[in-house]
Amino acid sequence: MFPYIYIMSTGSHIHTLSEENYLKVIYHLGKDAKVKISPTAIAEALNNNPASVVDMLKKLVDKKLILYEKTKGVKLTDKGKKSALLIIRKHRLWEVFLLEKLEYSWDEVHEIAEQLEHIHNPQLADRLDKFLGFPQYDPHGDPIPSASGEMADIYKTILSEVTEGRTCQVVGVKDTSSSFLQYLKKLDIGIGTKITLIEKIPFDNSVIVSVKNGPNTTVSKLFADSLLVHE
Amino acid sequence: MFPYIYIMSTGSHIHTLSEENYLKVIYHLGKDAKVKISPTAIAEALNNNPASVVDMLKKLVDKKLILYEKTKGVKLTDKGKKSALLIIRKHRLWEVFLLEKLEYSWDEVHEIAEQLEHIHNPQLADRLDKFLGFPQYDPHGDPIPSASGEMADIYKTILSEVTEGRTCQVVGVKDTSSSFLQYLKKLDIGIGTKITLIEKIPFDNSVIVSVKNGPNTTVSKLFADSLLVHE
DNA sequence: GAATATTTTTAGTCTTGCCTAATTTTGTGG
DNA sequence: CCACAAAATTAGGCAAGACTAAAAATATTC
Ligand SMILES: [Mn+2]
Ligand SMILES: [Mn+2]
Ligand SMILES: [Mn+2]
Ligand SMILES: [Mn+2]
Repeated sequence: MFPYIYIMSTGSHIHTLSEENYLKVIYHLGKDAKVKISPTAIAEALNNNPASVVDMLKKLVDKKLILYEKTKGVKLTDKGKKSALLIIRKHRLWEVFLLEKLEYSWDEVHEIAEQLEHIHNPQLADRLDKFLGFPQYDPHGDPIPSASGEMADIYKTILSEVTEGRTCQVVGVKDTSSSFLQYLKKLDIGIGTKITLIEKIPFDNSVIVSVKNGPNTTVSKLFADSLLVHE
Repeated sequence: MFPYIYIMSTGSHIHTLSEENYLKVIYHLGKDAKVKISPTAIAEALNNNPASVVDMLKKLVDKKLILYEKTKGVKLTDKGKKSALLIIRKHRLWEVFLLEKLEYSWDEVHEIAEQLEHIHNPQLADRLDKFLGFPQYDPHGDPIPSASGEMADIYKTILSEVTEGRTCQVVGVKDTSSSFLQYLKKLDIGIGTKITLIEKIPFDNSVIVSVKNGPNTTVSKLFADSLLVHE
């Protein structure tokens, strides 16, 4: 009556919730730098035990999702990387959904997306993507991988670093306090909003901007330091 | 880094995925009739084994979600019923979302909602409800429980049973074939669409209707038998 | 290069949720 | 009430995914 039936589309395999979380963590650790991805590092990220990690690494090797050579550390196979990117894609798309459609705030969306990223359906990510208007960045300014698994580099900086005269696009926030978020709402600034940096005032480092090509507004240095943008 | 942290709101407890599926099945079995809800019946609904069911029933009794007296069968406590209704509420709201916003068809939504119903967040159901415009019925014509756990009775009938001159509202479909669904789309009929039954033609039982108070259209008996409505 | 510190791996358990097989309880027809 | 069938329960196990403690392998340091 209520069995879970998954129809596998070509090449797409279903992994357990736990496996998916490992793949995602391994992907993120690999992005950071060329640091060796060790059981200890993974355990730290997953908030569990190195011994548990070793157990799971064996399973992931068997399933050809990772390569693991002792002393060389862990590396995702193409298959593993593809799976990881789909999970990240779903995570970030759901975050946009929660923020834009369900009016959650920037700091609430992550925890719920942590659950939603594990919903399986062949068309789900693409339909959600379309419904949201193909957003490029999630509410924290991180790029959303494309359907084919490509992910834009992160060029985000803070508003105060933008060159005078240039227009940038809001990709996220550094501060998630409700006072900041409310101020953003008041200024009609959200993800994707275009802001032109008119002038920087040397006296107190405040910044004159134009939101959506509207009238000039002055914002504080604190404000300009808290807004993540993409030139 | 990626732990699941749930903030429990007053009185709301988090159950495991398995527990939730048991609660939902027990609720549905209890609705049907005053048949005794036995381990065997539950096992059949969950497509598992009576011995497994007995194990779980003990846990549910411990957690005060059900009452279980041998020979009398299983009954949800108020706490258990409340949890079951929230799961059903989420299930049906997500089905509406998938149909209306992500353009899934009537027969695809159930399987995905089976997963989505288990996403936990104190405000999620209510925000989704608001976003969807407080729908009263899911795509299969079943009523959506309110935030407080009340659920309308099902008064749905087929369009062909509606009295001449009366207006009804579409609550679901009996046929989920794509040919039927495409025809519905062509006629601009969806969930909640108001249809007035103008006249029944005795010759071939076809029916003249007005969709959204628009011009009269004639539909076949087969069509009128396949559309679930609520007078 | 030996001694020590750190990391990784193994070994042995635990819990959850399921299973099969065996046993007990309950229900029914005569 | 007795015999038999059906349903419920118990007993014993298994796989996944976690844990602790101990052993083995690597890295560091003097
Ligand atoms: Mn996130
Ligand atoms: Mn996750
Ligand atoms: Mn359903
Ligand atoms: Mn379910």
